[in-house]
Amino acid sequence: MDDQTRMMTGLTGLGGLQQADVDPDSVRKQQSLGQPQQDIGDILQQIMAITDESLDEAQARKHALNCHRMKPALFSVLCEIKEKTVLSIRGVQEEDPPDPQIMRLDNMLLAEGVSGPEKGGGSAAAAAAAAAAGGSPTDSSIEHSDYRAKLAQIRQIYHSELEKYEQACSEFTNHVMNLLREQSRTRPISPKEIERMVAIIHRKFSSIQMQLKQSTCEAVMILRSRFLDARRKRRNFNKQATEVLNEYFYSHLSNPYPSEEAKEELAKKCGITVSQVSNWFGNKRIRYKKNIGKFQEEANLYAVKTAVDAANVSAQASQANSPATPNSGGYPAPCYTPDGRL
DNA sequence: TTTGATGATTCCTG
DNA sequence: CAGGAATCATCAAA
Repeated sequence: MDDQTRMMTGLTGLGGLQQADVDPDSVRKQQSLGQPQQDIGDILQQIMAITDESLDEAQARKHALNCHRMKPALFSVLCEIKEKTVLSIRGVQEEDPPDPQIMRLDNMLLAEGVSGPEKGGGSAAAAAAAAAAGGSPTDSSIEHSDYRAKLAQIRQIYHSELEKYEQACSEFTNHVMNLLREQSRTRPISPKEIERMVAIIHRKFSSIQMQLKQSTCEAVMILRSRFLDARRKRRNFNKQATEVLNEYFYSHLSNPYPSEEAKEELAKKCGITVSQVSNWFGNKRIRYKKNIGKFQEEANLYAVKTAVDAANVSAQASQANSPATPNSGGYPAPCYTPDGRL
């Protein structure tokens, strides 16, 4: 991992025992605390000399230093100095508020049902999408399951990736903490410093997580737009619905403009939306007007059908009035002979 | 694969 | 904003 190496170098830089950490002030401070200057000077000399030695020698000296009676006191002073200089500068912008971007992504993933409880928002979103797409209940249920399957796929990828990231994050954090603990035996590292380092690592990983969330959101958006684009998945209305619409159209040929109430009624009867009814009538009017001859047969069929229906109704009600096709003006009515020809 | 049918969308007009 | 007209995209039969 590239970040890992970068972080590791940052680590040694941050906590490393450098010249700046061992400035003369700290030495003077030690003096003022009443400890022998010679002792401190010796220790510092030894520490600085370690870098010039071979590994074995360094290990031996490290051990010797670890056992030195002055070590705890010196470490605590050095920690204090570090705390007051290097870390206080770095720590200014460390109290980060929750990132609004990541919150937005989280909310979206939750709303789309990618994150959060297993079968919650996802099906709701799919249902909404299916409703918007229209079509018969059977069709929408097919699309519904299709949508859900795809969403579940995205969800699975998202969670497995997230898990991988979290695992990597905790592994790396552990690794760094162990390293720091190990190093804290030879150089002054306060618990606060370790805490900060962990926070830095977590921030790094959360920025990676944000990328994951972002691309997941994009995938969901693409899926939704595909799903909602009705033109891609046009389904013909079922036979019964077309019949109901045609019946209305031809029996109102003089004025084939259903009112809002009539549209709602038709929509309910056909199991489609009001806007689909509007579309259908828009298409039907224009296509009928463009080529009346082509629709002649259909017109005759429905004219006869409605006439028969009306006759039945009136016969049952014993009322011999109200003609079935009130054609007057508006769209040209078909003229037909009893055998169905013009 | 081709082609007509058809539902949806877009743009324009009154 | 509803409706007309043109067009698109898909379905389904040949």
